[in-house]
Amino acid sequence: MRVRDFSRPTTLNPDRLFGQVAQKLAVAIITGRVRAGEVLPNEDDLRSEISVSRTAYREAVKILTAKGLVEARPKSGTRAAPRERWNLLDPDVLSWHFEADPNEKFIRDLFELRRFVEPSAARLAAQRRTSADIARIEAAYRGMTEGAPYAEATIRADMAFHEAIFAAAQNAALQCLASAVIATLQWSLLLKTGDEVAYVESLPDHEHVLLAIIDRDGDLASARMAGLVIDSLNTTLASLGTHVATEAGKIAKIKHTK
Amino acid sequence: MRVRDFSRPTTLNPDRLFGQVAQKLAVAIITGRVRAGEVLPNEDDLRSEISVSRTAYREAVKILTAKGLVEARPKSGTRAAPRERWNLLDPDVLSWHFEADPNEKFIRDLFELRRFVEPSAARLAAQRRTSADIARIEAAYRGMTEGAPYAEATIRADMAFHEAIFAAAQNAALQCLASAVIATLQWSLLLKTGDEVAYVESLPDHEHVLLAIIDRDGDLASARMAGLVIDSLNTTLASLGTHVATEAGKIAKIKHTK
DNA sequence: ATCTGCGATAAAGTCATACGATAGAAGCGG
DNA sequence: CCGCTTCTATCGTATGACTTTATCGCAGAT
Repeated sequence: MRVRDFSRPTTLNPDRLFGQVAQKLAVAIITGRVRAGEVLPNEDDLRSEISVSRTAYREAVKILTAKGLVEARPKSGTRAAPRERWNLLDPDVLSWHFEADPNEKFIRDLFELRRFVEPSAARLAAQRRTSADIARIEAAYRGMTEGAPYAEATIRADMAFHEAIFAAAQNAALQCLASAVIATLQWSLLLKTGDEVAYVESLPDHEHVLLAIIDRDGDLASARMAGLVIDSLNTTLASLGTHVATEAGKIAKIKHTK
Repeated sequence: MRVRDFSRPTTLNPDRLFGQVAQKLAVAIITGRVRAGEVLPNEDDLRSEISVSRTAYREAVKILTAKGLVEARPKSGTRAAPRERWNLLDPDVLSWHFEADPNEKFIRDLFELRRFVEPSAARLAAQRRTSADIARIEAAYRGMTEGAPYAEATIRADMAFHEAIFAAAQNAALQCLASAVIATLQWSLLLKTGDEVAYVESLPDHEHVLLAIIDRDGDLASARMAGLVIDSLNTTLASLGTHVATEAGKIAKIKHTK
């Protein structure tokens, strides 16, 4: 009997030493504290923050290299890479963005991606879904309706809903984007916390998507999903505007409760 | 004056020891020689193939961990991860797929992704392009027309054409998919080598996309790009069928001339 | 004075070794 | 047959030494 490990969405082990160092460096790069210049905090950080051995530090750097955040050249040093090289859609890189400030432009970009990708995924799901897929999507939807609007279980159900649709699309490449979509979704849900009206109003939209998929109506599923994403973007931007306008610190607090 | 390094598409340095080990392990996992079970070839590989130290081996494993190919649990061992966890859109992971057999389903999946993403990118490019973007796309197109059909320079120009369109879309998240699209494109071009008719016929289609972007006509650019991708998929599948039908070894040979 | 080339040098890369921690297996006793 | 203890394999971390690579600067040649 295989036990699925839902408790660890990212592959990177955060309670391991190299993971902490990797995250620390990553956040420093993403926030822009370290530019595309040389990574200075290496030796400094080693001595000041936590004294880690070269082993742990190097493994952290290897992880960042693999995700495109840094480039190590033998003589010239280990530099932070320009943003174009980052694997922005990597789950870990996205989660590190959570730690940094939520950049509005980037949120817009992610939603734009959702807007292009999710309707297509819904269309494929409608065309290819099995009964098992339906059961999974339905279960997620039920989870969304049962819990309190922004309770942890409800948020999980929302994410599961979208993920299940990606899974039903039967496309491995597309599936990789699911993690990015989920992260975007989680982000927006955390920002929107409190706006119960928006959440409740989105429930029928979710159900309509589900029904279209059950009916194997690709066009309809696509259109309805597109509407869902656009609505989500609008309410998210509204919440973001509020947050930014009123008190920037609030966002940091929300992140903390994650 | 900055020198752009075109010779290294992947961030992972392949002439470094850890890079070689990483690639060797990655290919073993991707081809399926190592299943989702425990990674056995570690110590074996260490002794037989090339005797590398634990340092190099561990750093290779860290890279694979970062890309989702393996999961290292503190004491139970380092296992190959199930395919759902792989970051299939990571440039390195894609390039490792090149080394393995070209799986037809996966090629279809990638083309499907292109079909969803590239028209959208073309639309955004049409809406947001600057004159610099136009110059870049135009230069790439010229490069496609000037060289011989499947010459290296021509293939590069083709890839540059599509990449420039992504860049013009001004969306960082979307931009990350460019590498995946480029890899798919390169793959298909290598498969199609010899089919000069298909290439020449695709030139006007490329020009039409360019013109629509110049005209800032998003709908048209999107539609034309969609047509382009579909045509490309069809000719690629045709070539693939031929290759598979006649001689499988040919593909390996083509890959070698890369 | 500019260019060429070679050596000094700094940083990453590699190796060997050691120790700690613990999950999982093996062995032991009830 | 079951539960406890012990044992071992394997990952994580630390340390020191050596190798490789590429940059920089100086010296010599053109």
